Amino acid sequence: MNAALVKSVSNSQRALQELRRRIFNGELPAGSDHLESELADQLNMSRTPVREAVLMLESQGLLELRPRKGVRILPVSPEDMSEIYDVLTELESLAAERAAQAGYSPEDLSGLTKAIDDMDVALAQSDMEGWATADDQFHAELVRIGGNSRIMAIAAMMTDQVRRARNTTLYMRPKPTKSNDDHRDVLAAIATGDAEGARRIHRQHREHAKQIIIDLLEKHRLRFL
Amino acid sequence: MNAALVKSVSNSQRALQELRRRIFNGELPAGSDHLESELADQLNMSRTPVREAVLMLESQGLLELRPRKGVRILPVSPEDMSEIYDVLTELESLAAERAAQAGYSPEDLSGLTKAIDDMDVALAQSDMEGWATADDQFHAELVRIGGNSRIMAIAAMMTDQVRRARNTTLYMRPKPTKSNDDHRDVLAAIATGDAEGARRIHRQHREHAKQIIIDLLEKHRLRFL
DNA sequence: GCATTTATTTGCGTATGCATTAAAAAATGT
DNA sequence: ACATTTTTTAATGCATACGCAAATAAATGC
Repeated sequence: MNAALVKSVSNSQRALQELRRRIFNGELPAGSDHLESELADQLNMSRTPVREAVLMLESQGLLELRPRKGVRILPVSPEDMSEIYDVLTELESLAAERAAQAGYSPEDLSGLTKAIDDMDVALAQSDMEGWATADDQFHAELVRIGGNSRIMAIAAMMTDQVRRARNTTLYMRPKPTKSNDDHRDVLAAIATGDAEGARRIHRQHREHAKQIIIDLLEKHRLRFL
Repeated sequence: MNAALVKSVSNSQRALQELRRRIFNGELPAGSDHLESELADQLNMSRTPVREAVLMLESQGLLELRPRKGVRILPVSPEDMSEIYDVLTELESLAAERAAQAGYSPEDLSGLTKAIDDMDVALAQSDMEGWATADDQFHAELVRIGGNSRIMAIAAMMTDQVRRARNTTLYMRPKPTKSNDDHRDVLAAIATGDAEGARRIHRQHREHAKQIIIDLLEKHRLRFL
């Protein structure tokens, strides 16, 4: 079987992944409109799988279907950012508390440790994309060991929604050195089984991060991203 | 124009609504499998709109697509209930806090008042369905005045997922007289702007409700609903 | 009999075509 | 010129068709 011709995943899956990619990297900019047939042409497939992908993306809050106007890539306003960070604050704080209650061993927490180390390395090189990736990894891992699959899914969705906005503000802000101190404190609380502390510290961390990014948007008059 | 022939909503919308209805009322029981073509026949339409509806329902956690086995109506286990109530506890508590901070007038809070009254009336008549509807209404309204549209959407989704399980346990438990006392306390805290109190009281209310239903499932050996 | 291969069935993923109807463009009246 | 009606255009929602692959049944070998 010719590997180049292997069709391992369905077209609707490919459409989903590819459209997500194009939304995140700005090839499909916030606020832009696109006809289903146009997207289908670009992705070299028929409208059917594209339509399915687009419906999924709508339910994930990344775009909006406007019949006869095309699909609109949803911009993210400061108000949206505020909503999303509030949701993440609540749910991740619970995850931190539950992780602390779970009595994990240091090996169980190696995912968090690794993410923290990666952030240090990236920060030392001023590699902000790398830092952002490791930061995402920390939060995703925290939520994972929190043990609630629904919180995992919701947090992933919220993170997707702010991804573009987060990336564009990455180089606007001062180096987030404080951030990893917070992460280390959260990890310590989890490792020692301090559930109340893990919750409280992580909440403060998220509330602080929210304030920073909201201020940044305000300062730069960014009404949507 | 003949009213009987008016086709006001799309078939995929009808499919979505009708499938939801059948899932909630047990016509499509938890754990059952159904082919797309079978559902299409039942709903008198082609596979296309049914498939779209089914994809939406999958993303809402009500069913699961298992290629060549049909769509499976997802059962809800006690672990699922626990996850869902945890999410609702966190997000509704924030909504209560925000509602208290918003400085609403008594008229603004009439939706909550109405729901509480409706619950009293229903409870006096032992009308458990009516009580459940009003209880849903209270929680939906609380989240609405909390002012976070994403929390609204998530809470609605979570409520949908536990709807069947909640309904089947409705008549198993003692009359929830305590519940409305909690609601009144939450309302009072919101009305007086006691944000910390609103959050704390509502959290306790939800944690208590979770414990009751989990115990009930345990006691009746209900592994999934 | 039981395991393994081959044949058959059938559900799904996708392409395609078409009716509907909203939007845009053109025509008409004032 | 501007508003209003009529015509045209075209994007969508949906039905339909079909090939592929997975599941099942039948056939073959041991």
